Amino acid sequence: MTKTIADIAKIAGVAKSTVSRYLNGGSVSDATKKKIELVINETGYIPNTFAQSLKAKKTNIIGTIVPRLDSYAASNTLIGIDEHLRDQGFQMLIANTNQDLEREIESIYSFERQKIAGIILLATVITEAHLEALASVQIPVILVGQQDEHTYSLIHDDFSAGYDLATYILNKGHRKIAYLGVTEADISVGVKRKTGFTTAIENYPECEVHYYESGFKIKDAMGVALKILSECKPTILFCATDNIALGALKAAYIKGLKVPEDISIVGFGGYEITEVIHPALTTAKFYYKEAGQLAAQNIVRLVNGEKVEKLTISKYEIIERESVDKLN
Amino acid sequence: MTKTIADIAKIAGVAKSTVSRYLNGGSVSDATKKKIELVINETGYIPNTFAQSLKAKKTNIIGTIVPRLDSYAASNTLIGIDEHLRDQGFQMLIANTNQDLEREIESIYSFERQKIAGIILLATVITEAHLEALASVQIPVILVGQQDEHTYSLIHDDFSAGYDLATYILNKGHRKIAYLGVTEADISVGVKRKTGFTTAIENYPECEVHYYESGFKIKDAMGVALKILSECKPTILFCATDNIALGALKAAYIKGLKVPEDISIVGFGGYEITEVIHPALTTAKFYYKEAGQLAAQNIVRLVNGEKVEKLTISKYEIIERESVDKLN
DNA sequence: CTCCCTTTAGGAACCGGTTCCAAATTTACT
DNA sequence: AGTAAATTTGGAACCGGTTCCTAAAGGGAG
Repeated sequence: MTKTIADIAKIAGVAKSTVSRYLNGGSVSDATKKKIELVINETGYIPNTFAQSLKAKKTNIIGTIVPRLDSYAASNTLIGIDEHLRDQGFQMLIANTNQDLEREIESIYSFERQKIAGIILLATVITEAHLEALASVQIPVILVGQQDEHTYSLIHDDFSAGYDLATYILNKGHRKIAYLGVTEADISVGVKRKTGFTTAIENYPECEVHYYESGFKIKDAMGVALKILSECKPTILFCATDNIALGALKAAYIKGLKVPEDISIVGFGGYEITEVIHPALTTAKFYYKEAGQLAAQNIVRLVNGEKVEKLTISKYEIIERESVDKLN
Repeated sequence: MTKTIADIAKIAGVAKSTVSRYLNGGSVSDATKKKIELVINETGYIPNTFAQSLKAKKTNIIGTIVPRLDSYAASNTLIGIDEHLRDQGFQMLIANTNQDLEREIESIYSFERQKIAGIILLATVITEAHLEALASVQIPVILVGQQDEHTYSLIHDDFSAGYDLATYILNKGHRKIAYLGVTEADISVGVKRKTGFTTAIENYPECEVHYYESGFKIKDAMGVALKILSECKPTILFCATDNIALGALKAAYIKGLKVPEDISIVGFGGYEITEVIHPALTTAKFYYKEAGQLAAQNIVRLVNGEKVEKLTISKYEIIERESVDKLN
C-alpha cells in the first residue's frame, strides 16, 4: 500500500500542509524537518504525480511528435532533445505517428488533453489541418525540419547545403548531372535542397541536368537509379538524401559501374553508415543531435515564457569522402 | 480558458455527476444527452487527464526503457511495441537511458512514481540493482533481449541463431575462423550467440578458431578487425552483430581484401542496411518489430491480470546473401 | 388511479496533493 | 518583562474529475 501525504503527516504528527511545505522548500523548523525526513525515509513515500499536476495545471513533459523512429535523422534529433530536456528537468514523451499525417494531428490534440507543457513536431509536411491544430492549441509548439511563418521553427539550412554541395561537384568538373529528388510536398528536402542545387547550376549554363523523383526508401531510390542509369549516362547522381544515395550506390553496383570511377554519387544527411561503407559517401552532413538540443532549448524557453526567435537555423557541413571523382 | 466538467454542467443545466455519467456511458436520458452533447461540442471540452488518473489511481501508459534510440534493433522493437499498444488503447512512454545503467534503474522508479501501468525494459545487462528495483516495484515488468528467472522475459533465440549460422559457414567449408564477439556481461549477445557458435564448432574438431572482443560500435569493430587481419589470416570473420560486421567489412576494404573472395564475413541482426551494401551481408535476421509486438502483447496481458509465460522466444532466420564464399 | 419498480438526476464525498490565511510560537529589541 | 515582528504550524479550500447514495421522475401492471 503506497502512502499518501496525509499518512506521512499523521505518522510524523504534523499537518499535511507542513509535509507539503517540507517537500517544496517552504519554511519548516529544523526539528519538524527531522521528524518528517525520518518518516519519509522509512516509508519510502513518493508524492503522487497526478495530484501534483492537477493542482499545478501543467506538467513538466514536452511532447515530441515524430513521423518514424527508424531513421537516422529522427533518432539523433530525439537524442539531442532528450539530452537537453533532461538537463532542464523536463521529460520527453514521444508520439510515433508512423508517417500518418492524421495521427500527427491527433497527437497534437492528445498532448493538449494531457496538459503537456510544450510540443516539438518533427515535421515532414505542413497541411491546413496542421495549422488549424497548432492555432487552436494553447501550448507552445516548435517545428523541426520544416518552416512555417505561423509558428516557431527550427530548420536545417537546406538551401545553402544544396548550393554548396552543387558548387562542390561543379568544381570537380561534373556537368552532366542526374538530380534524384523527392516530392515537393516536403518543402525542406523536396524544394529547398533542389533550389539550392539549381541556383548553383545556373552559374554553369553548359550543364546538362535531368531531374527525377524518388521515394525516401533505399529500395525506391534503387529502382529509380536503375532506370536512370539505363536511360542516360550522367557523370554524377546528385541525391537529395543519403538513403537515396545508398540506393543509387546499390544500383550502380548492380549495373556493374564503379563508384566513383564510372559514376559519382553524393547525398545529404551525414548518416553514420555513409562513413563506413565502401566507397565512403561524400555528403552534406546535418547536425541532427545539435538541432534537437536547439529545439529543446527553444521549447523550454517558450514554456518559461521567454522570448525565442521565430526561426532558428541549424548548421551543416560538406563532408568530402570517396564517392566523387574529379574530372579532368 | 479551458472548461471544466463543472462549467459544462452549469451551462447544460445539469449536475457534474450527470456529465460524468454521460462521458463514461452511465444512464442518462436522451433529452439530457442531447443537451450535454451540444454544450460539449460547442465548448470543445476535454476532460483533464490528471483528475481522471488521480481518481482511477492508474494510467493507461506503458513505460519503455531503452538504452539507445539510434540502433536498428531498438527502433524497430519500439515500433512494434507502439503499434500493438496503440491497438490496445495504451500509450507508450519512452525513457532513453543513453546506455547508462544507473539511469535505467532511475527510470524504473520514476515510472512507478508516475503510476505507469507496466514497464518494458529493453535490457542489455541485468545487475543486482536491476533485480532489486524490479522486485520492489509493484508494477508488471517485461524484459526484452535478456532473460532473468525472476521476471517475465522475451528473448531472441540467440543460441540457435549462433548454432545455425555457424553450421551454415561450416558447410561452406570454412575452418579457419575469427570470432568477433562482445562483452560477456551481455548474456544474450556476448554469451548465448557465442555458445551456439562454439557448440556447432565442436562437431568439427579440425577447426582453428580465434576469439576476439569488440565494442558495439562500427568503428570499434573496425579497429579490432584491422588488428585481426594483420595478425592472422582466417577465411571468415564471424561477427556477433551486424554493426561489427560492417566494421569488419570496412577493415577488409582498408586492407585491400575483397569480400567474399579473399575473406568472408557474417553478422547477426538483419539490419536494413546490410541488404543494400555491396557485398550484401549474410546474417541471422531477428524480427525486432514482431518481438516488440509480442512484448507489448504480454505486458498488456499482465496489466490486465492475465496469465503470461515467463519466457517468450522470438524467431530468427538465416539470410543468405553475398558475403560468404564457398570454399572447395 | 394507485402502487411498485426501474431510470434518471443531483449532492456530497473522495482521490492526493498545494496554497492561502489565520493562529500559535519563537525571536528580537527596547 | 513586554511588545512588535518574524517564523512556524494547522486548518480549510481548492484542483477537476468519478462514484456512491438517495431522491425524484417515469413507466407498467393491476
